[in-house]
Amino acid sequence: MTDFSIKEVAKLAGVSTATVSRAINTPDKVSETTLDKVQEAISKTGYAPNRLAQSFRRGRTNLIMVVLPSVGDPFFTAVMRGIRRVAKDKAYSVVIEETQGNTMTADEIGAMLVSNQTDGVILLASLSPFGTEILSARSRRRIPIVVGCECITPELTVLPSVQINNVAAGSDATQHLIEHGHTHIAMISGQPSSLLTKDREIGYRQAMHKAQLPVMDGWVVDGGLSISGARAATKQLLNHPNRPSAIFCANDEMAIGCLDAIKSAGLDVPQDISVIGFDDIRYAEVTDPPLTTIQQPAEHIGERAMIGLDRLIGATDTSDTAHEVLPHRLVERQSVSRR
Amino acid sequence: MTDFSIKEVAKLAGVSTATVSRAINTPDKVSETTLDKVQEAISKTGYAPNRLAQSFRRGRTNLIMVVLPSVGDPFFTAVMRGIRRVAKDKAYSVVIEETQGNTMTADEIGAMLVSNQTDGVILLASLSPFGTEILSARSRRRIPIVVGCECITPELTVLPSVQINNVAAGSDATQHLIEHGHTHIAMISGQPSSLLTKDREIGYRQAMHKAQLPVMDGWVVDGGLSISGARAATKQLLNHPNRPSAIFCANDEMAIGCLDAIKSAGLDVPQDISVIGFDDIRYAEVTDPPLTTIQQPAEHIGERAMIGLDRLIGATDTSDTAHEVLPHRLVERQSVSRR
DNA sequence: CCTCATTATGTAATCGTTTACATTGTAGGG
DNA sequence: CCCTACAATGTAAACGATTACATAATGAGG
Repeated sequence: MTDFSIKEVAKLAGVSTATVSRAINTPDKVSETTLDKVQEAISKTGYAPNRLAQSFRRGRTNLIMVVLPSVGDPFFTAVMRGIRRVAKDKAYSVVIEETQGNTMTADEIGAMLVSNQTDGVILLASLSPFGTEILSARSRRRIPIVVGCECITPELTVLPSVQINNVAAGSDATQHLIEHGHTHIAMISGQPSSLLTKDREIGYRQAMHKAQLPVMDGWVVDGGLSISGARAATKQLLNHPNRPSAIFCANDEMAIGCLDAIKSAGLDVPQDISVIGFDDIRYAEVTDPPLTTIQQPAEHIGERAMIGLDRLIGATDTSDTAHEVLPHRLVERQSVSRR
Repeated sequence: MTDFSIKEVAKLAGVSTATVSRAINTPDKVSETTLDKVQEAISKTGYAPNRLAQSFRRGRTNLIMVVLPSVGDPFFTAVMRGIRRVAKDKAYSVVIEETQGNTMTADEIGAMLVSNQTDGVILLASLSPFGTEILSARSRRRIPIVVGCECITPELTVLPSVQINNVAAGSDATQHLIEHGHTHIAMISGQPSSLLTKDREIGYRQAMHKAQLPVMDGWVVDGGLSISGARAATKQLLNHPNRPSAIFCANDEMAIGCLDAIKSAGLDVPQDISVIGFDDIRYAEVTDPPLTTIQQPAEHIGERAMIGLDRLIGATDTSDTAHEVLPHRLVERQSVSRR
């Protein structure tokens, strides 16, 4: 009925609280007989240690925070799966904070970090404007932070990270279109604040440049990382005086909107327009047509990030700044055709 | 650099720790002048209260847990958005636990609940086998629990809940197909453990019965709540000696797999086979063809559940057992045709 | 039988905040 | 000018677990 504390258990077992604590945490330091008594008292009371007290005393919550743009995006869902797998293994719980939709201000993030509710943080979102805030918070409390998927700002390369090479991947996607004979290639990118799509955009421009193809004005449009945003962006591209014959979308979510807008305009993919996406979310193989895209090892990114964070939490110095780069790969389906 | 505690601040401000605490939590009980002194000391040190200590002392974490099958499902993502909105408003953080993929055992759930790391729980998943476990945990620690989307077991109607009427909704979906002249109507359901899909199945059977239509052996198949599972299920249905002309999928995720399998078989939706889904996830309008489906007020469910939970947490008695039923509605797109 | 090492247990301090209670100071009413 | 009420502050006891240190008990070696 009521809550039991270690004291009640101790009294019931006829030992001190210290012994109960030891029986639970370091059983080998307790004699067989007392262990039995304590065990019995525990099961009789249904006692469970008060985690709040434990956390307080030990200075650890076994809680980590992950900051990401939107949990709705299947790509992040996949990353989260990787994070969770190792988190569970190492007995962490995970709290998620979303940045999209203005839900967190710089102050709030800083406050959360500083007030050490969590043992560490995995950043999967662009926080460029908050860069300094975060770093100062980190230095104040020595908060373990790992960056995944996105280098926050150039200054923040101080933080260890796990990601693919977005520039190279963007270049690969573009290259694939070029190899299929396309010369009029447009791109639907993300908001300027989304650094990782900007990196992909750089890769796109590099590939175009290398192939001596022009990037016309109005060929790079902001799709806002959403289906509806990409739909609007696609409409713009279709009305462009130099209409592209291929579109590189900075993520699959936007590619879905792009496919939809092209079909709505009465055009065919890939006959009239080729589309290539990015991420290889699980819906990519069931779009119409199935989407050619760049596959990121999403779960693996999550796993590595969490492993790195755990190491950081365990370590005494948090000055590790390893940058892990995982491989990406192009998966060909049916949304790109030869021109 | 180092961490400051309330003591340092107190010393710097020349007051007692009690006054500092009051200055922070109940400023109106502190004189202007001391308030200023404390403020200055705080900003000078960069002091932030230790949340662990606060939680411990106040017996509250301002953390809630939500248990759901899979964060990947866009429907739950939408529910989560609603939960988050009000959680943020009321200053809770949210930790998510997934049940799919065998990640949590009954013991683990019970342990988590009992060890009061969180102030309360929103259950969005079937936990039928764990019903008693949860209830006993709840009674031991008086853990506030709200059920959303799914009545766990009949016994658990003790808990307050927020959901739609799944039986009626399943019936409505089926009715819609019947009204379009279909008589051979099959259903792709979820695992037996998924009670909410079972409710929808009951609704389906009721509607068929009411229209005096037979439900042939093999017309109700388990799609495992996944795209791939639904693909396999659909193949079975297509090979059925009495091939259905319409399929009711217990959720949109499975409807996506179903559409894909039908197209792979060289058939057309809705010419050859009509498909209706359930949930109205955000991809439902960009499938090929756009999916007719039952819309659940997902965000609203989340909001109401979180509001209810907050009230429960604030309340002294947790015996509230209100059952809220929110409205669903059929949204017609293009995956159902007249027969 | 004594001594010393070793093991098992108890005692009590500690973590950082909050808060009941005690104390001091101040103002207003008589 | 005294008394009372109230506001502002301080003192110190919680909260529940962990753990350094002290103590007691046991066994081995001489």
